[in-house]
Amino acid sequence: MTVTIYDVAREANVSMATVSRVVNGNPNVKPATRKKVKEAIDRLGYRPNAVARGLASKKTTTVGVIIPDISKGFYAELARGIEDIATMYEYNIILSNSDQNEDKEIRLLETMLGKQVDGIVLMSDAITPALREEIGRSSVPVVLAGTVDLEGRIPSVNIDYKGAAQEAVSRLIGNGHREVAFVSGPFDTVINRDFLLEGYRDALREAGLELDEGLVFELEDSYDAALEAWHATDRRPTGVFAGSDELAIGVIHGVLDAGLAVPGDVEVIGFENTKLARMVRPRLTSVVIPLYDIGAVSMRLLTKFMSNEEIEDPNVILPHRIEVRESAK
Amino acid sequence: MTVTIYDVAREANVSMATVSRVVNGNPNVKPATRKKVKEAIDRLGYRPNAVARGLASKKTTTVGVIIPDISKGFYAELARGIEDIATMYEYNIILSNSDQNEDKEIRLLETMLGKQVDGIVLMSDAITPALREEIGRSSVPVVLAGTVDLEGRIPSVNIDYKGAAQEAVSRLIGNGHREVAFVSGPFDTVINRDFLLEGYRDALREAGLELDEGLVFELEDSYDAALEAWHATDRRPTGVFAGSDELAIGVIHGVLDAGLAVPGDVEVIGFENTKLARMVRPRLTSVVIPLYDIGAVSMRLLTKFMSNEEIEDPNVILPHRIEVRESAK
DNA sequence: TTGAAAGCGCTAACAC
DNA sequence: GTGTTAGCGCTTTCAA
Repeated sequence: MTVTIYDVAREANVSMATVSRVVNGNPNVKPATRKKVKEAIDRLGYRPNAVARGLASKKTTTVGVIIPDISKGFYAELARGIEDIATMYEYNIILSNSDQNEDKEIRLLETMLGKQVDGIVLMSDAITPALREEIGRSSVPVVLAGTVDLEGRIPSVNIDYKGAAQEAVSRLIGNGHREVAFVSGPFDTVINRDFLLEGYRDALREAGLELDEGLVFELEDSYDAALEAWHATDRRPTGVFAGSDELAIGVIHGVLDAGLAVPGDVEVIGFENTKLARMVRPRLTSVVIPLYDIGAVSMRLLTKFMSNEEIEDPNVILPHRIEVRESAK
Repeated sequence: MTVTIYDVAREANVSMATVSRVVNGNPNVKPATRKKVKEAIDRLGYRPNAVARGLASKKTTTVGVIIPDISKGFYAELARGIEDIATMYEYNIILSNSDQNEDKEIRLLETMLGKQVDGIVLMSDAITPALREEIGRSSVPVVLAGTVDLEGRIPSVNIDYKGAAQEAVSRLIGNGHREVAFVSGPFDTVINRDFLLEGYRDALREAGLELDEGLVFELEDSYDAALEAWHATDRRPTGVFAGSDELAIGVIHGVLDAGLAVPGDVEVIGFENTKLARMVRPRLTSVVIPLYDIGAVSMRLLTKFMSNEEIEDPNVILPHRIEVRESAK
């Protein structure tokens, strides 16, 4: 039924070791025999069995990718970066959604290790102690992509979220706004609570402004949540820094619904710079997070670990910037 | 170093066959020995090696997923449906991007088959003869998700794209429009050329309207392309059916830029009903494609093939509908 | 209910 | 340059 290396060996009158050599591009084969073997391979339609190879060599050339939700644009973009570099280094990817569920994350790690992946890229909102411990037990390297481990012991690729938030808020303050709101996704996400919120705080402090709790909105990270929150509150900040583009757009539409103008009455800055940002009117000013690059660099970092290359710095910080469009100058 | 089934056998004073039985839930094991083995497994921290298992059993419990571009919302949503059902049936997924490149698609099929996947879900814009042949040679089942094979020989899950387009266009005509444009993505995509365009044609014919080539716009499938096309043309249709939400929103903004109103002067219907549709003003009326369900059902179909269950119909058509919002009544 | 033994298809010494 | 020979860690008859 299936053609094995042994069939090829017989067909070409060589040993299976020789066939293995030509399949793996080992130079220690006489050109003539190489040709003979290649012909036999073509004639028989032989295709190496990667599972057998994996068992014998203890390498599967596949890496695990654990992602909160591939249907979210944020993660899909990261995943694309990861996959491209994986392909470049001839790895395949086993992709699973964790839904931010710690149990599921741990279970996925387990099954991926069981499948003998050569490494793992993990995306998560928060590295809990249990998860950290599980990662520590892993027999293969693990790299975090767009994910912060507060203890900083796991290799990772990120941007300076806090600095980015601070810049955005400072920009708003610099434009003359004294009442600047922070519209955030859930604070059980490390990036929201420990970085964006802190960046917001720092910017206020730097400007000598008091933190006004009433201007901090912790919402579900969705357009509707922001829209409704704006309708529900009677606070009227003139500057808004949102923790995501979706939130920002919700705010903009809330403002417009209230008969106010953006950026005339309220300036809004988003976070992520999805393609959405260009597809709303007024166009959204937003902090650019290089998601594709974060994915790509994290995969590259993982390949270095997997082939024992030297690592300069296991915690990479990529640059960010603010793309200024119409919703805020 | 790594704990094997053999280590567990010794630890529990049984044979490896017995360990294998308890690991695989085989009922032919005395409860007492089962307990003994389980304890040994815990004590040693044994984790079955899926690669060895795959080699011995010829089943890997992983399926391949070939997708044009995971960073596109359309496909990311499909992928989520696929993955959820795969997880439900305890399969893992090897995910790769093909960029709609025939060579890459064929190469990916090859490497996935080499990795001994138990089945494959394929998404593509067009099943070319070479691709069809490669699929035919596959030793494992292949299911198309959101992808049409014009020869209809490959199992697939879709909606009635043509019927959906026809309904959308008829709706516009029914609203009194005599000049209805079709703003489409590239016609090298089967769905665009053979279904949406045909549905558009049928709707016109049904209404006794002449097809006006000048009202058919074949564009890159992007917001910018639609926006620019609208700026560039001097045609002023009062109804527009777009082949995607992005194109539809581009059209809407083009219309607004021209000082006209939506839906007052121009009515627009999109296709796909992404979350974008609710996040623009006016909100977009759009044909609902149940992407998640298409993914889920295609994976379910694949599991049936993989376990030799009976298949009622290998070509599934899921229902669609039009979600009416503000851009068209 | 349990064990012994033969592979699954390949890689990787090691010898020649 | 090429062949021989052990495994890799597991499943799966077949016997007992």
